[in-house]
Amino acid sequence: MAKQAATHQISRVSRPRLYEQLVEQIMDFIESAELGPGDTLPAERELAERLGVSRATLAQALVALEVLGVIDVQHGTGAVLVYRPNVPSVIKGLREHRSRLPEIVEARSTLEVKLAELAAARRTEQDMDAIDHALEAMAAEVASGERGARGDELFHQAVTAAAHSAVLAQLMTFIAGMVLETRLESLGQPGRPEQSLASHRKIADAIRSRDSAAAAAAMLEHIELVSDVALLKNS
Amino acid sequence: MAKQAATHQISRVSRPRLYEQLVEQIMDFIESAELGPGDTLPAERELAERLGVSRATLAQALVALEVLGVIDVQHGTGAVLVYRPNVPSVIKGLREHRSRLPEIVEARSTLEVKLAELAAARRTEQDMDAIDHALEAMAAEVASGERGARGDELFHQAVTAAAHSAVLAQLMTFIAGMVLETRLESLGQPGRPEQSLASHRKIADAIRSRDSAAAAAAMLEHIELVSDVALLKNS
DNA sequence: CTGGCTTAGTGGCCTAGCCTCCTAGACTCT
DNA sequence: AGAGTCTAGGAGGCTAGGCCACTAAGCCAG
Repeated sequence: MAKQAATHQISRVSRPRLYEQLVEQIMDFIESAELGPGDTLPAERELAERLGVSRATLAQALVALEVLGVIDVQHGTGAVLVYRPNVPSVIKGLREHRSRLPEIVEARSTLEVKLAELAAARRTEQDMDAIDHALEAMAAEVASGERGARGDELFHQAVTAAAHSAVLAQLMTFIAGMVLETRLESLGQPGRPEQSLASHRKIADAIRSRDSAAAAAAMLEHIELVSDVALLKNS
Repeated sequence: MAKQAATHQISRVSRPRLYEQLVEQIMDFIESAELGPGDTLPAERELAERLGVSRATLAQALVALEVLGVIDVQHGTGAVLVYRPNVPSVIKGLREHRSRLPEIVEARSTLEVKLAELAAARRTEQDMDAIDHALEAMAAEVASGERGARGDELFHQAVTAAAHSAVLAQLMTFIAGMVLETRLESLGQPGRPEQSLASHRKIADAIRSRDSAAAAAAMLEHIELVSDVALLKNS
């Protein structure tokens, strides 16, 4: 039936975990009780009872909060709030991957524009070859009616490599999974692969002529194209 | 009841928690067993026994790994490595490559400039309060002859929070440790704390007046100041 | 007042067990 | 055969209760 099956995979729907719920509840509690940095949460036993869960589960929630940097659990003393502003708002939304799309685009845009700029300045001939190779691969895919997803990914990897910044590259890797979703989705729309290929060429040309500003501009344009500008424009 | 106690910052040195140790061990295991994205960890019961801990404690470690984005625990299936290449090695790699100051500065600059820009556009009054509070804290530190490191960190955290982008915030967290080193180092030089405080004020003012471009420019200037421009220029 | 002791309260971790969920393979029906 | 259904076992989710280690505060002797 579904030839489009690939588009709807990933994203395991709902995996309700008690500790996640507890994290939210505890955050709400912190806010409503107007607890500030240095204050301590109620004792585990009491908190567990009040929330209607076992200590073991509460312990998981506390670990999560600790990893998130919200609290600092001290043996014999209790869980004290870490001195840091506005953490709750930062953490919210980490849960639902769905609603993160705009932010993902944002992060991707930030990183890739910088990468394109650096690539123009630092590329070697080998880097250029890799970029051209990716372009050819994508052109071949598009010509045969495919979405060109593989060539697309290759291209961005080649540009990332050409920027010669291990740290930025690692950050890209970090959000790679999320970016992939965005990319596949937009490439699926008719006409998009051709447009995308064209803007790839524009980026490549700017990098070829070592024009940092043009490369950055072209990349920005490209990302806005494939990401549905509406998502970015509302801010 | 100690009025001065607050300034001293507590910082309990050693708080050995079993789950933290387990996180390390599991990461090592993933690497040594050459597990990749999609592979699943051994069953909880087996893993617990092999590591010599109870399931409850192991569960805490798994929660931590999940929050860190390394694994995805699925009910009935197991803990599968997240679809994202080399997360363990990415994290490790970043820890080891601390010597790459220029690249770190580069990454920080990229992210924080964007964050400042977004903060100017999206800040709430609460965000602004947090930023101002951080400025005051830093001013107090500097006035008393300290480096102002805590206020500095607070400030950047407040700006990050004001940008309201969980994904970018996550990326900042990712490189936070390295950034901290950079920052502390430069703040140690005479005269720097005052300069740094001044440029913080400039950033804050731009954010206050919702001027994205000015905020971005001020942040860029600030980072170049505290990072010793020479580090950037040589490339 | 000082220092040591006691004690109550807190988190750390464990054992044991039952529940729900997922999946592969056996077992049907066509 | 092929396709749908059922089922057993293994996986994680969570609970209950218990013991130990640590911390802080109060007490008591010096």
